[in-house]
Amino acid sequence: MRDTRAALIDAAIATLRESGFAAASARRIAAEADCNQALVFYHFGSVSDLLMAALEEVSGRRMAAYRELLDRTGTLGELIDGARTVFEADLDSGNVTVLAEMISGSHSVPGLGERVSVCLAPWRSFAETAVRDVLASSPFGSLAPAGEIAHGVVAGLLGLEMLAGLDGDRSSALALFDRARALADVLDRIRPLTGLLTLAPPARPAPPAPAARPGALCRPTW
Amino acid sequence: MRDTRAALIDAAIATLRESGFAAASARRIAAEADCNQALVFYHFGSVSDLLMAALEEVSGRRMAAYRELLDRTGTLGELIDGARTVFEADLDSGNVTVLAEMISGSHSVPGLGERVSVCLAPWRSFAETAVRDVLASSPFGSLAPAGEIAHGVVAGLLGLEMLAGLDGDRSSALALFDRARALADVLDRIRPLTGLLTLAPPARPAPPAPAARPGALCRPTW
DNA sequence: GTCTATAGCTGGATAGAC
DNA sequence: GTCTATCCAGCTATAGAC
Repeated sequence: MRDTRAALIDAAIATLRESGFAAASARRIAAEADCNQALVFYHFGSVSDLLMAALEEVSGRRMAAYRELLDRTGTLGELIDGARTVFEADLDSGNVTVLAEMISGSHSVPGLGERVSVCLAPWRSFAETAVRDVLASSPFGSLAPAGEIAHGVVAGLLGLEMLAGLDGDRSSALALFDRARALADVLDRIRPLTGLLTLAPPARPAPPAPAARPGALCRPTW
Repeated sequence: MRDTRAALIDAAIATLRESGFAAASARRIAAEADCNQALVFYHFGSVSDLLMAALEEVSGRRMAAYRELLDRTGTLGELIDGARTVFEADLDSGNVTVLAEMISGSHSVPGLGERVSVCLAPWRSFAETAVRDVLASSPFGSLAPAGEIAHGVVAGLLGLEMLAGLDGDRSSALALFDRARALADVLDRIRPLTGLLTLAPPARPAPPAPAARPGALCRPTW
């Protein structure tokens, strides 16, 4: 029955979100889904496979929702507003908690890391598209390739959500979004200065530089 | 014996780093430390308490190493170089992996979240000090309070390290640091334009704004 | 497709010898 | 402080009735 599969996936998502990877056992998930423990293995083969299915489901839900947002981002400021909306919605729904649990949980199950990594690709390419759109219509396109910035955006959202999930305080993160919004408004206003902002592209700029005590910065003792 | 305590803490760190929270059982840690499983409970009372001791140990090691770095950060560029050094050293040592495992693992153990949160405070205040030093000697001090930026820095490092740990690719993150370094060099050069960059401080700037379809951005359907 | 029952294992935690 | 031995709970996974 298709209902049972779906119920198990929903229960897996709920369990990952509320109790974490370490507590996401077949028994606990089945209880959450009000069905028998053996059905986990009948429908998915193993607990890990069920958890991966849950992650893919979450990934799909996010993609659908994000694509709506993508249509609306024109300026840098709008992109940041979009990111803020995404951030809050993800916190409410627990989607990123599920991702974070799977990322760190994948250290405990051989081979799971690669599968999670594959599942993350659409999120990155979504962010990349959004960033590229904004860069194209702004004078800051030369700052960095969209792929690099997108990696930073995904990492930043992940980190912010983990911290917010830890102590329940989302205001620190929201304040950052508001600052970024204000900064973006300024940047959108100083386009004429573009020439100043063309940077030499890749490659490490210089050796560790201000070597007062040479080598001291290179290999710390921890 | 003090040696056993230390050995167990080291083994707990190694286990968290290599096999994750879900696999960090008393038996496995004791095996890693070449000692008896019952000693975990004799010395620490419970597995969670041992894991917390491990996190505190890691936290302490990082503080010591970071404080050295702090003495050397003067300009924005130097701060970013410092962050880059920290990032690589943490990846090599696995320190942030331990933190990430404990953050997500804390969802599985009642009360653990608060303890991890407390343990995170020094990291944030370290970042805040570093940021404040740089802001004070730059024209961008008015962009945002150091505490807000520090929160973003900690979140960014956490997210970047989780992604790097997932697929073993640290080059995406390093490229970002190099971009940031180049940007910082430019910013250090355009101090005269300071006036342009004074922003209205707190408070959300405006309602969701470009409401082509009003309300569509506010409550996505996932 | 769903259930019960169970094998076989690993987990946290304790008691008690040394 | 360290070890052995042990209790019992919970886990994955499978076999087999329905």
